[in-house]
Amino acid sequence: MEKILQNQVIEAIAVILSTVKESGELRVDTIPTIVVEPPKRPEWGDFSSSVAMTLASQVRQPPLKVAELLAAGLRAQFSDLFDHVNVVPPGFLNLTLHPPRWIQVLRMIQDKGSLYGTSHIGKGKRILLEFVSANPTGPLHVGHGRGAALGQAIARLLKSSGFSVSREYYINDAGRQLQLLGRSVHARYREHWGKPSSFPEDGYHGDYIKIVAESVAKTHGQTLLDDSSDKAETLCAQLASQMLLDRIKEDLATFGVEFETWFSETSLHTAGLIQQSLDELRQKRLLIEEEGAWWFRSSQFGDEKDRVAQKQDGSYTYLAADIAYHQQKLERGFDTLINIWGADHHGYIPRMEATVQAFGFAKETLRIVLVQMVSLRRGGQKIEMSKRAGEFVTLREVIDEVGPDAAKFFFLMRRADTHLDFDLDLAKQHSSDNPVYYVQYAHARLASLFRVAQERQVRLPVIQDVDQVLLIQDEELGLIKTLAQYPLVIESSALALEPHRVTFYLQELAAQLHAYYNKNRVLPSLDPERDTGGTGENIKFGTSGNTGALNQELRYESISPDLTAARLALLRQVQTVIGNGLSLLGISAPEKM
RNA sequence: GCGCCUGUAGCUCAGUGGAUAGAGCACUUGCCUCCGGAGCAAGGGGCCACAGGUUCAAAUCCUGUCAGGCGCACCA
Repeated sequence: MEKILQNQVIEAIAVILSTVKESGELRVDTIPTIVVEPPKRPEWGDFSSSVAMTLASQVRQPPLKVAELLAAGLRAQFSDLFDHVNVVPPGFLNLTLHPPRWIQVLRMIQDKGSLYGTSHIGKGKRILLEFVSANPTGPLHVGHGRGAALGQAIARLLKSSGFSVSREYYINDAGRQLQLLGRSVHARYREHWGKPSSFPEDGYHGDYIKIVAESVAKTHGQTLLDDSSDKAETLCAQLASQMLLDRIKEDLATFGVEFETWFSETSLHTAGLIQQSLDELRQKRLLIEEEGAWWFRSSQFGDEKDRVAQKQDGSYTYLAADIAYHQQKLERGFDTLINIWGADHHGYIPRMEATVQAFGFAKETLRIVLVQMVSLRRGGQKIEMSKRAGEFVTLREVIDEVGPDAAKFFFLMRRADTHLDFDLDLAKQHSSDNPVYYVQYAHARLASLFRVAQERQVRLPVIQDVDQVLLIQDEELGLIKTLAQYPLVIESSALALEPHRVTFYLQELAAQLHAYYNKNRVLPSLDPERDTGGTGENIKFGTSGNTGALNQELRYESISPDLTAARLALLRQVQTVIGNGLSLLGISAPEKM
């Protein structure tokens, strides 16, 4: 398999490094990781490396001298790869490839198609990705939506990087919150039948509770009025959580987010797994009794204090369930567990890290991605949400308003751990101000181009058949270099669990495409007169009009069949990359808009 | 009080220890006679919160200060 250019450059430097090491020209002990990246300014070359500077202190030579030595080696041994190699203070190695080298990027995209950007760096390692995991006590709100968008994007990123990913939703269907749900629904149920009720003070106030209660009234009539309130409330909790979970599943499905596994907390209880986990910790003396309660000794693993897992009354804390759940995950044979959590849960990180260590796994086995809050804006105004009063904007409402594509894109526009301002008006705007449309439009615009080409009987060539010289002009080369970055962007965002890098990349590529497309014709003109002039000929014409003062100079470029072919072939690869990137984010790449 | 996260252009935010810190929005000035203007070009705008330190090199790492957010339950 052909290697991407940047890695070819790294390898070239590595070869030179080991030659100078063996020849004794440089006294290198350990070869550092060679960092090669596109320089900030294009005039500095195609790639740049700071390796000489990192090496300088080790070999006790001035950086410039080290760089010169490496440059000489690269020029001598890799003249087929590099057009020229420059050394610049304070010790940068600036590398410029022979332009035709870049064409292999286009060939690779053409060959790999939708697989361009995939890799095997994951080596098939198994990852359990747990996300959303909202309690089935209400509909998903926008915050959950952000977690959902993030989770599905991370899952796709990891899969395309060669990891084996299983997506899981942990259902908190046991415990106090559910009890509270039952009591809330039961109270509304009694109200429905005109009976006195005591609505729990910290209960769920949202209107959806009434809807659930009415549905219970419909299916169960007045039968629950006679039961003991305990029994009735438990039944209400069960019915309500089932209904709400169904609703959650529906919302996620319309959002395009799927899970392999829905893991029920109750199943841990009924299978006795919590007891089992705690027993195991007891044996390891990591769970000890004090003041009648059982404490998990998380402080042994860096938590600031120990935590109660089993209360004085014998019941379990939520931590006990989480301990059992995470042990479960570990025992299912995953190499890495990733949890996506709301940022307000950050305080629990140390105790979960303690948990995995208590069961003999490295702390790094667990990776936690924290997601910060989303604040919605309409126009300039912030939309206030009060969780207390049960007034929050649901994910469903946002999807209905702006569509799933825009919602996902907006959720993925920022780093997960920073607050997100989500402008609803902007998200549904059909203009270049809206980044979703901007990127999707780039894809659709190209699709349209190819359609028109086909209508006009212009064939869409493959890279191998077009004139290379026409592909490596400055503007084309700029696009190609951006396309070449794509696999590296995917790799780094997968490893960092940061899909927003892909979002940024796509905006950049789309911008470059629009600029290119705006400036350069691709298809021949329908009016053959226009194509008879010489290349780049300037035609003057007056803007007829009342003022009549202004003369515009417009450049009409004559399009030869070869040029058309080259540009079509290039743009086809641009379209592929935009499509690949969007699909990684779970966003559609439309042919028409 | 302790812990975690965040302070970068007027606003919203990018920026795996590297060169002259970037993008979008907003603002100003322009661009449609042919492939989708749902687009493009140009311009102004910055003690990277502050102060020390590490380094050949700091927006980035360390320490402290200030400001904002969030956590600190035998609640989930």
